[in-house]
Amino acid sequence: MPLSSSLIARAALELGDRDGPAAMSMRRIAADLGCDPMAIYRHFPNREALLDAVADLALAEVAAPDPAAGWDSRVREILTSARAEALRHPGIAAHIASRPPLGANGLRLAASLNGALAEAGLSPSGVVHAAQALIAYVAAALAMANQAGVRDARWSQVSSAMIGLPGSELPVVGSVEQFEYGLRLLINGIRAEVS
Amino acid sequence: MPLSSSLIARAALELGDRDGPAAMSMRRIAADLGCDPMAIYRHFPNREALLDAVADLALAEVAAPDPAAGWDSRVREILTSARAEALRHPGIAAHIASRPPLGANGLRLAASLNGALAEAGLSPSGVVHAAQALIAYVAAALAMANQAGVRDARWSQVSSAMIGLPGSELPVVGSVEQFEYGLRLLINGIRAEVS
DNA sequence: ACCTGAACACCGTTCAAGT
DNA sequence: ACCTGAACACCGTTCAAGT
Repeated sequence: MPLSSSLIARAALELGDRDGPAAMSMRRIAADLGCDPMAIYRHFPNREALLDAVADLALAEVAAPDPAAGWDSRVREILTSARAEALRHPGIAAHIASRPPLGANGLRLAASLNGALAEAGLSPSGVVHAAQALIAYVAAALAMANQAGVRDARWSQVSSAMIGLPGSELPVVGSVEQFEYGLRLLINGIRAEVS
Repeated sequence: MPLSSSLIARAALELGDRDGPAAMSMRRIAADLGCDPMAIYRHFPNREALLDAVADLALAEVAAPDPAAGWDSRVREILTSARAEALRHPGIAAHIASRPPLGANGLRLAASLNGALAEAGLSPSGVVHAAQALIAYVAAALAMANQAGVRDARWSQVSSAMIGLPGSELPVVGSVEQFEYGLRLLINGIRAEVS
């Protein structure tokens, strides 16, 4: 079986799913494939390019939103699904967060998002601005969910000290609830923008 | 001059300002200080703890917002200033984005932000949710601004292809304008939440 | 007891040597 | 011409040896 870029990316994605982000090194991916590390460089110019491909692959199963739904629930669907898919792939989630992929799947999502925002009544440049704000927010929520184990402790301590809420009632940083709250704020904000 | 944790953090911040994030390794920081790399471990348990300290230091000069201003412009002031201060320190900006610091300065900012949000009329748990959404957004905007050189090309290509706008009129990813647009959406969203 | 630096177990990538 | 793997220039951190 000859190496190909999609075969490498696919193997790397699965390796990351199993062993986490620490496994996503050129050397370990090569070992997993049973090839020389340098063989990968025949298909990708460098590690970042490989990770970009893996990241885009991880978004392959993001569902297309119901076209009959309103623009706001379509936006919510796309972004919620993208977040969930990214979190299903722990090896590459951090990379998606730091560099939203613009491969075939990323482009499909961006087009879908732009369509919904245009339908909301935003101007063309408003669509671009709003899409970037939404993508930035999803990326950040992803980064937080990704290291939630570490951050929860820090943040609930801070929040409970400052707000006086019992820790158990605090939202988990990076939780779905927190994510959806911020998404609602942004969608409310877009609605205010066009009304 | 004996080593101390604040002396180390201060030197690391300046080194990063000069030589960028690649210079923020234990070995290079130690070389800059003229000490053994292991000497740093007598003051910080590991590299992440050192970077957390440096990150908090970078936020030292974020201005306290005018207390007479409305909650919305206070929120805007705090976050705009935090973003600007972080970007003034290229060595640590990416770390701030991935792990909003909770040292003395981070706590001061968080308290300030929470105060403004409480005044907006949010419930205690709404304050926590909204603060986290805002911090996540700033972190993401920071991450994008930080690698803007690379991303601009990717995104303007995509956006102009999909929206049909000339590339020159597109917002630069990670620009102040883009940042402020998203911030306005979130603040609009908060206003909608409490009305 | 304290401190140092050699050593360990890794990296991404270059490049010369082999086929 | 193609491919391999040794080598380069790094990492963060451990730990044994020195003072």
